[in-house]
Amino acid sequence: MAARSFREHGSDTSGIGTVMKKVGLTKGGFYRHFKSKDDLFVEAVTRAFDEMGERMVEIAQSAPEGQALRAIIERYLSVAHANAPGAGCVLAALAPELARKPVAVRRRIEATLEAYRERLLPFMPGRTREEKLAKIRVLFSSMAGALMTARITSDPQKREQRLKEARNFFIKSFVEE
Amino acid sequence: MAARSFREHGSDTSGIGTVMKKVGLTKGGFYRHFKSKDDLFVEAVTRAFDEMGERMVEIAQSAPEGQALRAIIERYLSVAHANAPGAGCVLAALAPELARKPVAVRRRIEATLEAYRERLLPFMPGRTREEKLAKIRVLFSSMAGALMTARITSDPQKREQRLKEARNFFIKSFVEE
DNA sequence: TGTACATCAGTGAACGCGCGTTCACTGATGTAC
DNA sequence: TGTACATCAGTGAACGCGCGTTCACTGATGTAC
Repeated sequence: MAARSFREHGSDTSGIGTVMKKVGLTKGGFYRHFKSKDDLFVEAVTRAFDEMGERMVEIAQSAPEGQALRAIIERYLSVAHANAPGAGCVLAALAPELARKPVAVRRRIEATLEAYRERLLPFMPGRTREEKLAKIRVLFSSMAGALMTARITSDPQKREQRLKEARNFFIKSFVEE
Repeated sequence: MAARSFREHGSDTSGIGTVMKKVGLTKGGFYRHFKSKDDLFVEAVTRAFDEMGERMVEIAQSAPEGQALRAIIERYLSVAHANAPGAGCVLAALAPELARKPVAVRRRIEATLEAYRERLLPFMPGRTREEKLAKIRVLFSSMAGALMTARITSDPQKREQRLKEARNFFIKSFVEE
């Protein structure tokens, strides 16, 4: 609930009052559940990464033999994902805001990010664990950039075009290596 | 001035009052110069892209023969750039916020982005103009994602490591093709 | 050269508003005897 | 089974604060004659 609101409007524009109202409560009750707004932020981000990880694993597992990574890339850079930031990747919706958070907050988010990458490990090519992890880091941070930029493009046809360019590039670079 | 503040703190957290104070004026005078905060935002973003474009062209031109693109990538994904968001790439500092702006605002920003890409055209490989443009789009949006993600990483050594991974990947993909 | 007037950048107070956080409280629930 | 008490999620009003925007105003500057 909060996770969706943060991704859609940014964390500074999603007030505690609004979030609590959506849940059906008044804002005074908020501090029974969270220590601060940043605390809620971290929990929301963590939950969103968990859900995203789950969805990605499902997509990979239901793809034809040897097509897992391709399926992940195609889904990540799909028009559907670009048009639904509130239900999509946290990195693509909030990365610069994450970078501006205090170190204590960032560290908790880093841990979440690492858990997320861990889940995707089995679907990456590479000989060693470290090699796979490095590829995940580059692939997912880069795809997030491509997705964000496509979201700026207002014309739907151009947006789809930009996503397609990106899909082609990442599939060529990571799948058909 | 405003451009720096937006990139450092986000546009929602940089108030007109603060920005005007830095310029040495009171906030009341703001509306002699801009129609609204979004108007300032667009102008600041435009200026920041112009400066960034200029710097990139300089780097490319002062690089050894045939090393222009490599020099651009290395500078973009440098530790210095990662540690100075206020003076760096707008895309890497504000992309999700740009995507959330109303269409009218976004369109003006898109025009600025296109002018920026135009300046970098001469340094891209590719046979046709359209081929070069497509490469710029993918390269710069992806690098922005990699840079943003590196900025989340709190440990300086890890951050440098992430940037290095990204530099290697983009140089391999776009320079040594 | 001197005066009258128009322009307009900048001031500072005010507007209504929503923010994150605190706190004394209510009232339903569960536990102890 | 019935009573007394503790717990604690949730309420609603209040706190100080900064926001974007408006507006009547000041006062320096430039232009016209």
